[in-house]
Amino acid sequence: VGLLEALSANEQRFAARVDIVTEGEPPRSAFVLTHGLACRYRILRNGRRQILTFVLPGDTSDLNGFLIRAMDHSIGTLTPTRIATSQWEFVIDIPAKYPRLGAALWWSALQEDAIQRERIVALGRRSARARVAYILCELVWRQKAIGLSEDHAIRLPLTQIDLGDAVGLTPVAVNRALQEFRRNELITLERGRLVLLLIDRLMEIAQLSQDYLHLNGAPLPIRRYFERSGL
Amino acid sequence: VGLLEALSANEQRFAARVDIVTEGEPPRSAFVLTHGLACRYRILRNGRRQILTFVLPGDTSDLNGFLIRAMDHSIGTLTPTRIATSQWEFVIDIPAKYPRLGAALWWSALQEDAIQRERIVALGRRSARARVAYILCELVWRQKAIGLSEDHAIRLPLTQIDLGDAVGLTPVAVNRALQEFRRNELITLERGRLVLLLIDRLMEIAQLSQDYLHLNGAPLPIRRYFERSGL
DNA sequence: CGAGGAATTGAGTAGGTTCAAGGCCGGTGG
DNA sequence: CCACCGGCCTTGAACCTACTCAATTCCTCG
Repeated sequence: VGLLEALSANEQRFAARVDIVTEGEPPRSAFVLTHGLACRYRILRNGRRQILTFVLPGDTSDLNGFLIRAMDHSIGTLTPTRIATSQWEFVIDIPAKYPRLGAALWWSALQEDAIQRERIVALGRRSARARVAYILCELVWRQKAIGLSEDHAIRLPLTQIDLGDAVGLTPVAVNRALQEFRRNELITLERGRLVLLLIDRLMEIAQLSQDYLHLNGAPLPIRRYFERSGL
Repeated sequence: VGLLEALSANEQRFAARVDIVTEGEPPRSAFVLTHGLACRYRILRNGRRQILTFVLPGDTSDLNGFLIRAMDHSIGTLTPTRIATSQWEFVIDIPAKYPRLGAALWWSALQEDAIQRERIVALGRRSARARVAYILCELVWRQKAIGLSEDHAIRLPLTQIDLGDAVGLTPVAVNRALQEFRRNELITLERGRLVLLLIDRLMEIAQLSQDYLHLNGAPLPIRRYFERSGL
């Protein structure tokens, strides 16, 4: 639609385990992640890390960065990643010029909010097992939503350390939870491939409601808007 | 500005400890909280509660509710509260018709995001003491930002249960942290009045950075937009 | 084939939960 | 005006989950 060319023109590539944006610096531009996997995270003084959210293809970032002086967290890649950057002047006009895309972005922001709320609940009130089950469900769910997975199998290029940093656990606790899930044949996880064998059971453990991401009634995922023109 | 009359016209009052919006139901309308204190929360199956965020005067809610089928959390009052409701059709036009107010809302959304991130970090990686120190700082900070407090003293109409539900602790753990702060003369807290005696020390315990809410360089708080016309 | 990070497992510890009891305070009704 | 009542605060003690420390094995990559 013209928009998409503008975006894909400015595509940047990043290696795995590299920072896209660094805490303390002013954000450089808005972007959409088009390929790969990244995460927003923060490093604490004692060296510990907390992963705030995962950034999947189709997710946008810093759309409103022009309002901010300095990032309060970093964004780093987990796998080789591509992003399409775009000027803020451009972003600001989106709702007016491309109402459908604007609505999709609006929606997307809503969904991210919902994810963050769920994370708060998980970290605040759930056991280690529940947290691990939860994060696995989230990842699978989101990948399915953007068409990166049929059935309930996904690529999981995360270490147990990463998973722990996402849900506030040590790798040891994550490992024990995973082992338990394997023993009970709830999941399979080998060489970066995760399969949820008994999702219902896992969601019960995670105490997730069926529709926690408001996925029902969602407009087309943003990614589709790009795919349509072959990006 | 015309806008404000429209809003204040629809003011609703709520008693303390009452739900404004209930999980599972579709949101009714957008609103701004004008007086009082509320919180977004969720009740889990085991009966536990997690408070997601506190809603202070000037905070908005459900601006985009028209996109959602059912709320994934409730909003309840903590003190007697007043809200100014408004139709979504109206909200949608704000950025176009009232750009300055639109910018303020945009900003406000950013800030809420920052608060949520901070919460995630606190719940994921910090000790009980740090979490309690953190939530006290947040509350004081935010009240100061909207002009509800000079110095570092605020009204704190929350029980220790509420505080615990906000930071994922039991009331017992909250109590012990508070006692310790009192012993060390970091705070004073009696009959709903909280005073932070040594903020620097508390922020250090909470591991908060000086500028965690991006309060530097913020445009006028939203509340000011209302106050200007005497709401 | 060697090296380094990740996964796995065990043992001991600690921070927070759970359970429980007593005191305080504010609100209500007589 | 005062007594009663219920919820909150406070504190102690036992328990438990997840952390810490550590050693071994496994994978993957160069």
